[in-house]
Amino acid sequence: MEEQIKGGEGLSTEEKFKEAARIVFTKKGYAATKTRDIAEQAGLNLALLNYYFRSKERLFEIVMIEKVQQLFAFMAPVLNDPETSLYEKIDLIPVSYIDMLLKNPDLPLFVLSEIKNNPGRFGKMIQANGNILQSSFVRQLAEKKKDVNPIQLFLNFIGMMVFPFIVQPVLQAVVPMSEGDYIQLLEQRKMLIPQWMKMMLAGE
Amino acid sequence: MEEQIKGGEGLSTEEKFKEAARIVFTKKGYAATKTRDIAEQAGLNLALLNYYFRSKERLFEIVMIEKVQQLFAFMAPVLNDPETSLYEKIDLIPVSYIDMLLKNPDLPLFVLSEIKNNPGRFGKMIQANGNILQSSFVRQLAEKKKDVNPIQLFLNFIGMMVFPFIVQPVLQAVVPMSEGDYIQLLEQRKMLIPQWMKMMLAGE
DNA sequence: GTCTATAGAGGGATAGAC
DNA sequence: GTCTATCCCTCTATAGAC
Repeated sequence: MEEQIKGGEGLSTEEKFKEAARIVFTKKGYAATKTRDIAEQAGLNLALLNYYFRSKERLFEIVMIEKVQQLFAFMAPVLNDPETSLYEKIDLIPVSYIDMLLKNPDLPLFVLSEIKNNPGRFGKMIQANGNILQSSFVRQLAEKKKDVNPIQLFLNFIGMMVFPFIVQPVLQAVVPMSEGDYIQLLEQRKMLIPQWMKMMLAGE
Repeated sequence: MEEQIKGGEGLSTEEKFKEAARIVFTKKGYAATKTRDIAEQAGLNLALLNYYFRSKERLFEIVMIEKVQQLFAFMAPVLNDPETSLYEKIDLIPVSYIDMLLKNPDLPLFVLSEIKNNPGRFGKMIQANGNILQSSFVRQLAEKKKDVNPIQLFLNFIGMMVFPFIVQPVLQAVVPMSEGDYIQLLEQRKMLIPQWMKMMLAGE
């Protein structure tokens, strides 16, 4: 019975601030973001930001927890599922993960930059997602390819999905590419990454 | 006969500021860097920074030009050399590029973040390195593997070298790893990346 | 060229009316 | 809960003595 479903777009004031903060923080990073930017993006009064969240810092932390979850925990259930085979994981993950990243293209660079600026603080958030070394996926990698450190292959797998988003601005400066071309490139990767991974696992 | 070779460490005052700016900007990014940080890092008076460089913005631009060159132009001569074969390029580049990144681990995340924050401004710097699409390397890729967009393979090649540096803080939070283990991982990649690239080029 | 002192703007946060 | 007004500190940049 609270005010959760009122206001211009059916969002509570608090939720409007959070949504604005997600947009502005993700786009500009913590240091370059002004609380006035967030209030303006939300269409709300600046003083209300402190009323609801007490400080820029605390609002940022709320957003970061969400974003770290989104980036890291998204694929955790699949990686840890002992029921699916290695190849099933390799086939399935790129489709859903690239789709998620297409909807959140700024997410990886934002999260990785902020973690670098404050490793101690956000390192714990990542560890909360369970030990990747003991995940089903990494164990299956080690079993399948005994002569290569599974971390190496894991890095390649994640990197092939994430790296194109990190270099997007550079790629579009270097290679004349429309927005559609870029999306097409990413869509192709959903099929190509599983193929490449299988080649790396089969290689002599 | 100027003062180029004087001062505590044989550097001119101007060069001390530049060196300090390289360190602080690269570590914290433009927005989070304070001119006081740079002056302190340089062991010099703050007012001198403006005397020599007029503004934080202009000092930053000087550093950025260097860093963009370092990240992008470093491999351009090899990529464009029509004398070396595709496989020679694939064998040689990871060794020197990973060595360079080991000496400048913060470089990729710094440059890519700042470009994202200001694509228009720094896009021109990148384009100055010549059209990668017409480079010898990309033409050789297209020739060798006609059924895959060479940009896809180029992205993999660069990503396999650069991505580990971008996720370093995350990797060390997720996987208990000493500094030595991490360097060992990167050293192995010098050999592994050429192998992986050849598998991707050979695959049916 | 190098310093101290300070101007001046920006931005996070709060007081207090409604 | 929401607003206006404003505090106050931080940070960039400059003035002016040496």
